[in-house]
Amino acid sequence: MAEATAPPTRRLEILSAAAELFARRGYHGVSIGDLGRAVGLTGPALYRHFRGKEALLAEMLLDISERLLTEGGRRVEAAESPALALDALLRWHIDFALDNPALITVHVRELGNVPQPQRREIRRLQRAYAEEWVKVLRVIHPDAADDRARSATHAVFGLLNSTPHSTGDLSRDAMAGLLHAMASDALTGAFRS
Amino acid sequence: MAEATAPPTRRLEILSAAAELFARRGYHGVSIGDLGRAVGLTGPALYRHFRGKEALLAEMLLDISERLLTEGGRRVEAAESPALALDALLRWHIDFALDNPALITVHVRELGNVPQPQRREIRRLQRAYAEEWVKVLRVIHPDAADDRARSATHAVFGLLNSTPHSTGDLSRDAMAGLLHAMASDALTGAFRS
DNA sequence: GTCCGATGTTAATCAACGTTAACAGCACCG
DNA sequence: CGGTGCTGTTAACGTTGATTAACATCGGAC
Repeated sequence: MAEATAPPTRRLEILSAAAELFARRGYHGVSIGDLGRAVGLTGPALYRHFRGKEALLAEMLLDISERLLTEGGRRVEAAESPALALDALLRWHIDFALDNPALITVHVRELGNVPQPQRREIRRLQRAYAEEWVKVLRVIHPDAADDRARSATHAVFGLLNSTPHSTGDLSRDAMAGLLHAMASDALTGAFRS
Repeated sequence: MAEATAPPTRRLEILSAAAELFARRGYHGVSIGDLGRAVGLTGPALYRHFRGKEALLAEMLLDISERLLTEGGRRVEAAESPALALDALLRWHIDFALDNPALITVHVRELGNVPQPQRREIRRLQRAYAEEWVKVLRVIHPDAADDRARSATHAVFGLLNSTPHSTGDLSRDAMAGLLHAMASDALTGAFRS
């Protein structure tokens, strides 16, 4: 019974619904039953697609981390100057955050609920992504300390990732422009002697 | 039995331990038993001090919101110019975040777990605190749109509240200076035509 | 046409957790 | 002293929730 044909997008459909629910109510605030219901199934049906709830979360965070890192790296390599590389990182992160607010929220909040084998891998990817930023910043500001560049990077992440909590007052483009301006200026401020 | 005399600080002791645990593992990731153990008691003992787990969280968030708002308001009133008022808000928020990283984390993440009568009150206080910032920004930048000031404020909160995730590379003072510089510049960038 | 793997369903299992009950010691007040 | 709150403890209760078992359907390969 159920749907005529189960499309191969079922996994993605579940992941997408899960992201939305996890962002809104938190990982532990969402049951397997809720998750199933969100895609028109019963709870246990999810075990046909994922090993369990933790595995689902792990896959979600892993995917986000990989997307951030690989696309970020790609854009840095394609940039023609360090300043443009930084700009590319900024635009990439802003676009991602504005297009996937739920993913960003989960990515920031729920790492602690991923079990250990995969948790480390996700952290590794997150760190590598941050290092992408640090690397560019260090070229632009050669005599700045590493610590400072790293802390500044995390602060900018905090600024950019705050989008989901800003209850959409501005249009998407206005918000993108605002975030870009603020983050750019924050980064120059971070390295003013 | 137990302690010779139960000091009246017991409630505060519990709240403090709870903040630490909630920040690290999330509200649902901490059991009543964990909470008790953290202060050398068993789980059910907590019911001598709080109505329940939700009430404990509610009290914690209520206290944070009130402290942010009243002290923020106080400093704005004491300031001799709008620019100094903004500076005072910045310093106040930075000090609070650096001195209470766990509280900031919980304040940002766990509002959704507070039951409805008190949830609304906390939101009201949070909004009022944000409006304190918006009000000052609107004096400094009279022809900026309200929306923009509000979004900029939330973005700066995101920047400042990111401290807990920045794994203490810098000293407290260096971090305070960095955050101040970045937030200041971000705010001027937010209103550049 | 039949068989099989993929995808669901409902019913059962098992652990964890919030909360309440019943009971005990201690300090302090008359 | 004798009680009376206050603050603990352990044991019991009831719910919720993740996971698994047993069973059904359907579409496509042969």
